[in-house]
Amino acid sequence: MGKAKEKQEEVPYAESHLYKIRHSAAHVMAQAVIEMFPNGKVAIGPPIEDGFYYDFELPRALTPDDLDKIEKRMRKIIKGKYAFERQELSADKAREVFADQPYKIELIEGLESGGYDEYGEKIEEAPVISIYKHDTFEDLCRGPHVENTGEINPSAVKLLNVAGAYWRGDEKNTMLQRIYGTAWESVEELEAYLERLKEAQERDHRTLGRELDLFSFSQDVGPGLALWHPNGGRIRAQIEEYWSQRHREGGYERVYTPHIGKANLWQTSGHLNWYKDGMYAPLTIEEQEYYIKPMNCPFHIAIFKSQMHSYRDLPMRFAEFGTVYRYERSGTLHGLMRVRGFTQDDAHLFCTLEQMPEEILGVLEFSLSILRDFGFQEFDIELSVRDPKNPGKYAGQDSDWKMAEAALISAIEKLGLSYRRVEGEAVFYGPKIDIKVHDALNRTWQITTIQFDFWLPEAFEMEFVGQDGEPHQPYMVHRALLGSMERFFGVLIEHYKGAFPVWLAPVQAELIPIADRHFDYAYDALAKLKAAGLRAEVDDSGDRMGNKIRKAQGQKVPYMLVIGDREIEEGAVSLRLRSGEDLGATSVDDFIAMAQEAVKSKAQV
RNA sequence: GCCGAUGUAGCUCAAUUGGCAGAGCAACGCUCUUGUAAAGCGUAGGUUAUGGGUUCGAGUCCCAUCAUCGGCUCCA
Repeated sequence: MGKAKEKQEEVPYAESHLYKIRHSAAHVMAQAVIEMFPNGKVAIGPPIEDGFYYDFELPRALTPDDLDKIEKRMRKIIKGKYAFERQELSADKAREVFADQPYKIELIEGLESGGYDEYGEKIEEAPVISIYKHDTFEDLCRGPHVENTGEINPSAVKLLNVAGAYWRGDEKNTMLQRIYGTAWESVEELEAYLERLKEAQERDHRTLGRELDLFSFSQDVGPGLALWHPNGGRIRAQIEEYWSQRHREGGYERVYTPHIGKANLWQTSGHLNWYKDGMYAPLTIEEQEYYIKPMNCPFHIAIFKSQMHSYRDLPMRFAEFGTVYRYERSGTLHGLMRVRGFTQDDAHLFCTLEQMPEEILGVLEFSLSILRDFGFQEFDIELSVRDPKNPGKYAGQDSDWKMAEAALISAIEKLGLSYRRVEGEAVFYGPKIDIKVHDALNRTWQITTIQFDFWLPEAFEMEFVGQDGEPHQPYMVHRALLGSMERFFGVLIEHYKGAFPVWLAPVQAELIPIADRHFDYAYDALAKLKAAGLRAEVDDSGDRMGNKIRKAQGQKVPYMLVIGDREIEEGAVSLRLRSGEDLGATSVDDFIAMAQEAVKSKAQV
């Protein structure tokens, strides 16, 4: 993976040969589709990470059978070695060529007048309009392409699935049919990619969640509302315990707040103005309206405001596992990754302007340190700032924004990290840093968010008394470190493929007596393990040893302790790891020491 | 929410053109007392997601609803 990255840095993907192959494969696919549906309309078809797609408007829905046919036809076209011919032409001429292709006409208008590209993004100056033609298919396209279709490896192309996609990604527009495909230089690369997809599927937290009995959803309870089972609960309790300890050490105070609050609170906070779509309908209690909380901040602010504060009290750091409920559209729910009720490991920092840089540095360092303990080593850091073209849509003073951005950058740089600056991605109330982690398959997941807030301190008229005896407004930072417990758990499951490190494993050791006469010894050993703080159980089912091992392997238990006549005679247990390694006889005490060390060091196994 | 697909036992899946809902695993019971990834035999388990409709007859065809899956949009 590291190598691939280096290679990418040498030649940017958009200029690589593979990019051209995929772009060309998209054209070939479009030709095959249009041959099948001569009146079909084509939209756009770019290369993407690992493949390509093309969007169509067709008279009927495509079936998997259609994909097979299209794929077969593509191979024939490829073998025809048709040259890709580029031609530049005027907008008027282009309109003639694509007279019966409304989406292309719209693209041409964009290119000509406003200077918008096919993704609807503004481009500086109106570009030259070009078309690429191969065999019978011609497409409005800036290229580049391979010389001829023969450069595409027909055995390294595969169509994957059909999906709906809005024209230009806007839900007000027509829904088109998108065909996703993948293309590589060699069959081996294609197979490796398909293997990667399979690997991702095997790690799917929804499947593992059922197999390991971690969590479920119930039709009776409702969609997007997760039920944590005892095994998932054990892991979560472990995470929360560790988190609590780190936060105590890190100078956070633990707070607890209710799940609902009066309408007025949400009016003041601004949520009813700009977050109403994400909130559930109000409850009426004694003629007062209450809302279920979509965020915890107003409550933490209420705690802050419950008394006068001196500058000497600052910084103050309030942390809470705050359970929030947000309306998510039904089609967006996805296992634990996207739910309607979730618990944020939320915290709010209140401080003076002078304290701000140190607070930011502290919270960033703190976050990375905790994420590393969960086995994440690589991070993408994104700095989201204002859209310079649209300064009107943000709260706060210009100077605040500059100060905040400088504080964020300085913290990132002090830690020697690289980051990506994203304009226009800031929340309206302030800039933010997001941390994405890379998992075991090198996929990235948004986890941590650290957000400045210039709005709430003002909206709630927060104050502290400064050294000068005058009231001042504190600065405020929101931060969710693990993000949501649900999503974080989902990511952990996929990262570890369900094989949690010893400190998190729901069952750390499975005691496996070979025959009934070994049960009592096993129960004695179990008592010792439990007394030592380990999570263990005895498999006293009627199964044979082989099946007991198989079951424990399936549950991904890190240690299996086999007990038979020999072990009892030696006062030992026979230690098997879930890797399959047989470490042989070990005394119970030695095993306890070893397991405790693995827990303490959070050993990644 | 939108486009498309799917929904049969706890799980994985069968069931010919519309013609008696079935298997493996899991569960439970009995026998065996076992040496590093599946012992044998037996028992039980279902209003085929839900509600309507067509039909002599519906798991199968039609309509609606719900949920899930692949995407789009949105996001912790």
